[in-house]
Amino acid sequence: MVRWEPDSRGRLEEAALALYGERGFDNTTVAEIAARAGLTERTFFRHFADKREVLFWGAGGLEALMVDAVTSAPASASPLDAVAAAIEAAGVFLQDRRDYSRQRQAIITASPELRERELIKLASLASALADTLRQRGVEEPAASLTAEVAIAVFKIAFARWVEETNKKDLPHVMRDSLDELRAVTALS
Amino acid sequence: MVRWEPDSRGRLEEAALALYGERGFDNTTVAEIAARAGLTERTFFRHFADKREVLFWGAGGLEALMVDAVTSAPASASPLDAVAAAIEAAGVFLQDRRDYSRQRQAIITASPELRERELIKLASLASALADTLRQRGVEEPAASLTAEVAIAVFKIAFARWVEETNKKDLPHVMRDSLDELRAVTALS
DNA sequence: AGGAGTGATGTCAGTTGCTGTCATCACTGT
DNA sequence: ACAGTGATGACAGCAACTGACATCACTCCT
Repeated sequence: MVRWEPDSRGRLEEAALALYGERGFDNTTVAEIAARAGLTERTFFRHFADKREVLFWGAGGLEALMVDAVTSAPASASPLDAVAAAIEAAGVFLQDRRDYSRQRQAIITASPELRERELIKLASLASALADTLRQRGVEEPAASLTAEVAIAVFKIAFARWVEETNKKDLPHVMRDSLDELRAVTALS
Repeated sequence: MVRWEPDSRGRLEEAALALYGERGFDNTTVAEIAARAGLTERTFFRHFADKREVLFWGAGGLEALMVDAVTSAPASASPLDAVAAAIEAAGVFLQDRRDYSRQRQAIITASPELRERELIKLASLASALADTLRQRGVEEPAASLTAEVAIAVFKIAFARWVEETNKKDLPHVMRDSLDELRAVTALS
């Protein structure tokens, strides 16, 4: 007889996503999430640092993907081209998880606390991209600026893709947004 | 005999800044802040929505300043020029409050929770700037992109100014960062 | 085979952020 | 004088989060 069902972390993630979606983040207690996953509140906090983190645990994969894209961009590519590759890769990744991404984003958008957490995750992503650019020999402040700009394009393209159902696919929106950025910042 | 000392909100702000600086955000309780201000915990939460907000209450002034700068930019100015004026105005404003800005920033940087709050304030600022640009006739997504880019420049310039004591003044760093941004995003 | 860990979980008590509700009472206007 | 009014206090309570200790299927070593 097995002592515990496997994958308690995954069960907690599922339970949290369902409950946050049904009743909202504020109206869901950690005890309820744990009960739905067949666990206790204390165990929830062993897997996730806090009530919000359960929604962001998978974000590490996206960060790795984008960092890899920058690392493997050709040496001849400009910093902006390198992060463009990262944005493109993220677009493909999220397009493949369209329904999940939209469901999760609806939950986050509905809660200021979750939006805060999302923003700090994006800031950490920007920081990782800046580090990677620096390893490619990009100096400061160009590295940080390029990384922040990449995140800005990512954010705006993602927001547009989420709100407009069934139009262009995400990589396409990402490219359009990047072009728009170049136009907006062009020397006048 | 007056029933209460005046300016309880200001006293709470002062007490919080001092205690967060001395013992750190995490090691300070709201009850301690209130006691130092000669008030009760309950009164603290009547003035500030939560324990973090006490550090950000003054931020509305900066937002108004920057929005005004965009509004009053000449009609002929490009979107990027308009937000450049906003950044410049913010630089002057913060340069005048150098010591306070640095003390406050040290506290924020030391606490992930406070960094989250700072990021959502900056996001709200970006949103306000985007609205203002739209009122000038700038279309989406150019308005949002320009606003986000402005915040990116602001963040990076401010960070550099805070960490390097006694070098260039903030408006100068702001201008340099904006120039660097233009270089980085220039069509290749 | 058996005994000593090991690690994921449960239990429980405690702190703290935050909220709702009602009482207090100097001040204000009539 | 007298009825508000508004900022504050007092108090009870919920929920997020933490530390300490117990449990016990599983694993590894001899």
